[in-house]
Amino acid sequence: MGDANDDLQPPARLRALTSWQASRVSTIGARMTAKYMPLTARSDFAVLAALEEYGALSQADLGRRLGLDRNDVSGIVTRLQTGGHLDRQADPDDRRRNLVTINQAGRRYLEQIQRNADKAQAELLSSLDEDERGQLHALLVKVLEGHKPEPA
Amino acid sequence: MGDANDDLQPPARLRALTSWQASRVSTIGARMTAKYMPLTARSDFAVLAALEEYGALSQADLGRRLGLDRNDVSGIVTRLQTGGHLDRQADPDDRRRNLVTINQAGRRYLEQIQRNADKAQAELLSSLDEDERGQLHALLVKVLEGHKPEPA
DNA sequence: AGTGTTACGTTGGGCAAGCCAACGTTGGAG
DNA sequence: CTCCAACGTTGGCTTGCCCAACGTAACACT
Repeated sequence: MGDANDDLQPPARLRALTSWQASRVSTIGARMTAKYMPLTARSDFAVLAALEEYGALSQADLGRRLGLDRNDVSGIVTRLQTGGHLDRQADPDDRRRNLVTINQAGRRYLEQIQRNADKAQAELLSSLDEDERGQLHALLVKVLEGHKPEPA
Repeated sequence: MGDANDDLQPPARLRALTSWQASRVSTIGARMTAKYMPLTARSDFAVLAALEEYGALSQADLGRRLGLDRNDVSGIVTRLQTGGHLDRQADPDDRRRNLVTINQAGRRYLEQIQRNADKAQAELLSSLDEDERGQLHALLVKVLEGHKPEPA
């Protein structure tokens, strides 16, 4: 009978913090994600999506686009290269740079992650209707526009 | 002239993921927070706010309210106890439980964190007006209502 | 020319958060 | 009395974010 006891609310001071709410939404999103794929697929997705949309990029540019540190980009790109999802070559015009390019296997992998991410997203936002999802998206975009995408 | 070059946008696939947006907002919030206090103050704030609003709680109840694992609660409570911000005693009615209570120093500490959190919050949401902040808050609440606050 | 500055990629490490597994203790239900 | 569930604790793993240092390469300056 009474399983209606599950109404434990977080304290009001916490509920009032947008930063805490965002963090909560983020980790719940991570949980949904983990149901469909390993968590590392999230960084893979970010990098591959950038390469697919913008073409060949240096690792530093990748970091700037995605808000990631250079060292973290280095690790992700190495993982993706090991998995055969992208190509890395020295830039002939500037030999300091690594030109990173997505390849065919990478595109397939990207589409696969996209499908799983869509499923996770649907679960995360299940309590919102279409209009509300759009509003939430627009508001988050606006918050992020107020801050440089840079790492640190 | 053109310093307008700072318009590096993240890829559309990423911008479309609410989970990624929330994560981004969360870490930017963490950066704002770090300008005013050590990051650990965030967990302190959560625990103290719960104790202040709901009175004496067991650590397990704290975890359920806040969406934290028991082991993490254990560490936070120990830290707060060491700092003299709360009292921990065995529950006489159920000696498995630790009854945790906020004390006077804890309340002062809580108010101090609250002030800093408000400053960080203002910076985080600087690009939204009052109406928009309210809408964003309401939408995030609605998303979270669709998911149990429990840890995992 | 040579010099200094800057950007790049790499490595290593620290820290916070979330999660899982195990243990001993205690309470309650059968 | 026995079995099961909840509690608190410890230890460990992973991701994400961040800082510092190194060697290489491009660039500016004089």
